[in-house]
Amino acid sequence: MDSRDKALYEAKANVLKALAHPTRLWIAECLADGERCVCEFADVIDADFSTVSKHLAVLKHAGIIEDEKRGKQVFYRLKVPCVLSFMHCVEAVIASRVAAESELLR
Amino acid sequence: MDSRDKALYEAKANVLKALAHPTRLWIAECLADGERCVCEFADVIDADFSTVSKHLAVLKHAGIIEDEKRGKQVFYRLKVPCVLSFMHCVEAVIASRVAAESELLR
DNA sequence: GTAACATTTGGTTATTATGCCAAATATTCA
DNA sequence: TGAATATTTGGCATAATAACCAAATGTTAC
Repeated sequence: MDSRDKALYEAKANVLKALAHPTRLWIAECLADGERCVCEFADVIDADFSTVSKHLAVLKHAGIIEDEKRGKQVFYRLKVPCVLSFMHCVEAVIASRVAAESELLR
Repeated sequence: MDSRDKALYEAKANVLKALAHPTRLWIAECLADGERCVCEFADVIDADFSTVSKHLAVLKHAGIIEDEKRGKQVFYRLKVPCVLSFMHCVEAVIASRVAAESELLR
């Protein structure tokens, strides 16, 4: 593996890392339905505003979402919607794990 | 968001987290071509055997890969191959980021 | 049984991520 | 201008990860 490959795997892993947090994943899925104002998140997410803001920054820095300021509010939307296309597969992983566990308990 | 939803987002994030490391992502993509012996990884990955082993354990624990011992060797294979189906999208995220950056430099 | 081999596990340390608080910034409206 | 609102930033404490080394485990061959 040369250094170019290495850099590519690091870049890909970083995109995944941005999504690999419950709150950020929720945000991303939420944005799949359309853009949202930051204020709309804070109500649902049980965390400080600053925490939510930092999660948004991580997703933005990864290139997954983009923001637009309109008046006092900031709206976010998915920049690359396909990032969620594989979630049904992630759910399949979980389902397979659950199935294996219940098999053990049988 | 109730506690059941919360648990689901945590579970999904954990699957992503398992993939969100350059070495583990490389391993997963490598296994997409078919099963591999641990010994085959160690040659390519520039890291201690124990490090590789721990990465494999993370992927296994997440339910993404499974192992089988045959003789002295242990073989791993993808348990849920679709986990890599979205990698072209992750690459799209990177491409979009690169495009934006080169736009800035224009 | 002992040696050799393949892999995993335990322990330690360094790095990174997370979440809260307080303070800063930007925007609107009076 | 000054108050009110919306969001971000900086700082700090704590928790989670990652990598290495050494030691343990399991397997085959002598």
